Amino acid sequence: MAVVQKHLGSSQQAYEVLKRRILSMELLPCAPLGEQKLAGELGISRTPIREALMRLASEGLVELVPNRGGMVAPIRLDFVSAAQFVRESLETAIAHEASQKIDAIGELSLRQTIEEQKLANREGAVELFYQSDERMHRRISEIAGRPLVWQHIVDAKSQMDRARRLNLQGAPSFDALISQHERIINALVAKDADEITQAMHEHLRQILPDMKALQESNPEYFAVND
Amino acid sequence: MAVVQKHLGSSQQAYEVLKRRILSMELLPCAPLGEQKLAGELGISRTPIREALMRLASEGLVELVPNRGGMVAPIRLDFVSAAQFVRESLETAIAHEASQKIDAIGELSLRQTIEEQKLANREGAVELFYQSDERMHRRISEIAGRPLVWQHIVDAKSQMDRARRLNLQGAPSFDALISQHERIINALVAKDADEITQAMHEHLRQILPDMKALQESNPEYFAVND
DNA sequence: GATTGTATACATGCATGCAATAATGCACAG
DNA sequence: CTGTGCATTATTGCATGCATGTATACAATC
Repeated sequence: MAVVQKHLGSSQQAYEVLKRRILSMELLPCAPLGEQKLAGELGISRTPIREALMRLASEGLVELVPNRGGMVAPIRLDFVSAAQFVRESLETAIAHEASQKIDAIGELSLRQTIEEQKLANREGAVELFYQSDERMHRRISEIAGRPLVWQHIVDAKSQMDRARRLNLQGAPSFDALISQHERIINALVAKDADEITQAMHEHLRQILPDMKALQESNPEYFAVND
Repeated sequence: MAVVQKHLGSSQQAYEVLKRRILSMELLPCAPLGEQKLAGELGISRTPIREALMRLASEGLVELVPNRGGMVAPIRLDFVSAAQFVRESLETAIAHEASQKIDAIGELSLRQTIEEQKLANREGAVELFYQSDERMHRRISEIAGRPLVWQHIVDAKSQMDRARRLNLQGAPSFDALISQHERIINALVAKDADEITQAMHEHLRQILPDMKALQESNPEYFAVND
């Protein structure tokens, strides 16, 4: 949930730093997270670290074993699959609402993100592409008048994001993604309900087939299947 | 005083107790939540209370003001609306999958929940009805093979649940809800995609119209609209 | 009488101490 | 050489102390 606060406490700061490092794969899955060590690195005491770790554990990004401490949660295929289902369901429903409300200004802002992505693609700027991609999807939620629903998507998405980042690093050509984005925007503008569903489906479901290959190339990041 | 189980941490206990009390409206919206007061009531120290409050705050059930402490989050109409959207989108998508996979055993278990609800209705057992309702929806997720997605629904739903509980207390006749449930189950068994969508729509969207009346009869539980 | 400045009281936010628990290393027996 | 039992060690989980920041009450002033 969107929390606005003026002065950032150490606890909040630790939470944000750790979450960013986990999602960016700077802290790799299964990396140990000792309270003492983290407290030393961040220059604060164990208490705010503990609070941050517990929040991250409730989001599924950290696994805590009682009396044994924590580690960055390994990627679980079944969690990723559930997150994908949530994302596709919500974003498809949002897209249908957005198509009913989109105006010229909304369309322009979406077309602009496409230009950003083409630029990032030409220059091989993975991080910029990633951010613009995110911005486009969020913008659609805003156009639909569902900004709060976007937060739910972000929460669900966090499991997928790490796998996605691995994937993007490997294949630095975003042509396919860009044309999928264009298809989505065109469908929105055309208010073509079936085409919206198909376009979102094609775009968001692409992650799943890559997952198996990803697990084989980086098995150390994945949990054993239960 | 809470009975502390040996193998469960105090922090987890505090979280569960507070969450249950908030969702059941035993702790009313806008009730103050002082750390030491709660620590005294639960017979533990402030640290695990703090951890519980922060987790609940990240779920939107508690509002924390820096240096001022916390209170039970007031019900926000825009949050409820977002939660309703999430729930309807996900449960409808789940229902479509469930209709492809349901077998005689699954149907039987759903019909059984209907019987539970009719019984609870006859006896005016609000709590039992509530639990059986929950069980039926969760069962559909299991039939669809999406038990993990149900967790996302539960998370989103928590905002709605308090309002819903207020509502159920006021109108202790569940005839309409039961017939809606029957319509959903029949649509699942018939594998009628349009009817599934319509039935879920009718059932899950019923909450929204009641919200306005609820806010007028209990304004003290709601946040002022931003 | 209303308003503002100040002092007090109180709650939070973080650091640290202490007990309990699980992992680790080592000795010793088989 | 290997497996088991014990002592050691390191880490978590919780309690508590101290500092910071806010609200409140009261008094002084306009």
